[in-house]
Amino acid sequence: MPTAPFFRRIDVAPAYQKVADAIEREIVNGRIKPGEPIGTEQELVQQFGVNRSTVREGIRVLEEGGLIQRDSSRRLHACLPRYNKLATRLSRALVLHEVTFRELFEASMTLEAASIQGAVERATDANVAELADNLERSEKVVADPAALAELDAEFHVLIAKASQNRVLQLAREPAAQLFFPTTEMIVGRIAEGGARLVEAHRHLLDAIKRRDKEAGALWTRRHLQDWRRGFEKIASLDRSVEHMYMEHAHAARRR
Amino acid sequence: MPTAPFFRRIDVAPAYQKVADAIEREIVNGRIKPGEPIGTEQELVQQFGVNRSTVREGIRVLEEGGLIQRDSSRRLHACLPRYNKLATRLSRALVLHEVTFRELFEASMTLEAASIQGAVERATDANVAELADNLERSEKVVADPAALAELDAEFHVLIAKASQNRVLQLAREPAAQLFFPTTEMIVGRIAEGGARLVEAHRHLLDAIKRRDKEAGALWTRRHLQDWRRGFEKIASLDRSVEHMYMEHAHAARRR
DNA sequence: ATTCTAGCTTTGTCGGACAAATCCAGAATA
DNA sequence: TATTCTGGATTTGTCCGACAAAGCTAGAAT
Repeated sequence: MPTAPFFRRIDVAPAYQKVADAIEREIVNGRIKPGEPIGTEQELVQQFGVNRSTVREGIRVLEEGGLIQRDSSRRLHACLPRYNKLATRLSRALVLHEVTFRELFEASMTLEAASIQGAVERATDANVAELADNLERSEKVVADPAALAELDAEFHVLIAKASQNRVLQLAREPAAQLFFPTTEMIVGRIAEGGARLVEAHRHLLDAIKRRDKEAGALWTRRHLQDWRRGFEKIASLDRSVEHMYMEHAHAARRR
Repeated sequence: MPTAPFFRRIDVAPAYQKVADAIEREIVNGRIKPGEPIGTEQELVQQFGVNRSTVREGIRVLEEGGLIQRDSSRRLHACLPRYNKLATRLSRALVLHEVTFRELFEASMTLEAASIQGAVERATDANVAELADNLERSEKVVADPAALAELDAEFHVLIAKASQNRVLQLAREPAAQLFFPTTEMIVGRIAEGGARLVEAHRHLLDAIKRRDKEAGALWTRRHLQDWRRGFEKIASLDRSVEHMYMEHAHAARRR
């Protein structure tokens, strides 16, 4: 017969985890504001009463989580996690789960449509200017798939930004990171691919300027359908996202 | 006059980062499959030729990134990053960026609608069964806001799962993690809140069974509008997501 | 006032150490 | 023979101390 349960489970989290949690709590609760210094490793050693190796393991956890960063002089600061850094983690997860382009396409269709919708409603003059600038640069490289693909990705990031909805901005990022690298391949394979892409962007910007939801939705659909048609010339939508995209994400993270 | 650039930039990433990158590459490239052991710290020390402290810092990075895990016996294994663990990171980021409930609501509206859409098109019998089970349990706790809120969150996760779209599943999670904790408060404050919630779920499940897109879209809107009305009785939609939600996410992560 | 320099600090890495938990294989037992 | 026990070997989590390289700082030199 088991004894009555006098004791509750005791916390046996390793020390480095407790260090990480403690610092995380201070940051998330706002007691340490983004940008503020965390202190040197030596100080943390003294405050927590653990060894420096232990502190350092805790620091790595927070660093990877994007909550703290080292500045130019390697000192620790709290910081706002950057979306695209986090999104890279997610993209990696999607790759490992071997999601298909069909899933990617469907999700992106929804997310991009919502972004445009938001942009049409709430884009500021500054947003429009950024988009216009991007469009102008795109027009100059219509014939250069690599450059155009990069600008295309940027264009859609700017649209998400113009939606003024950071949740949407974050939600679309992982899919976009996997989605847009294909653009380069596709633009080259479809007749007038570059021109069609730029034209779609032009209409999207125009829709935003005129706050015309209909046009925004229409050209989003067309733009993505173009992608889809192009993609299907290369491969089946049911192909899973390939490992090569990780190379891409990898390279991007280093920058 | 500067000399001709004979040399390219040399890589000065710290050793622990190189260790992490090296292991990550093997996993992402598929040379180490999820579930397979990574080896002991000692083995890694020998393979990389660095100190154990260095290896351990690298391990922390990968652990936090969700790429490796320790099993019950604390041995290291590669693993598929779990969505809700990653999503917790994102939720935390959203909190720190002080996103508003309006952003959360708008994004969720889009994402939940897309999930239902997908579920209506592609839900399997197993999905339907899970949803039916959830509904049944929900009906038993209509009067218990806390229990109902939890089941509501689960219901929507199940719907996303039924959409068979993992990108969508992942994209909706961060917003959902912040969105659904409010349900508990709201259900209590709106007349017949619990009953309305369960009714909406019933109609959603029904729409999925009948593969009726219209009904699915309609009841998603109603369901979320109910949330919105309830929320606005408590606070403005322009309130930023509060720090208290982190407590929630925090507690959940421990489980 | 500006530049230089020599120390002080901090980080990244290393080697070694030890207790606690876990694993494993051979011994003892039913 | 199958199961349980047990003691040693591994492995992890933590600690201590050390050192080179890079960054910072304050006083010296110009």
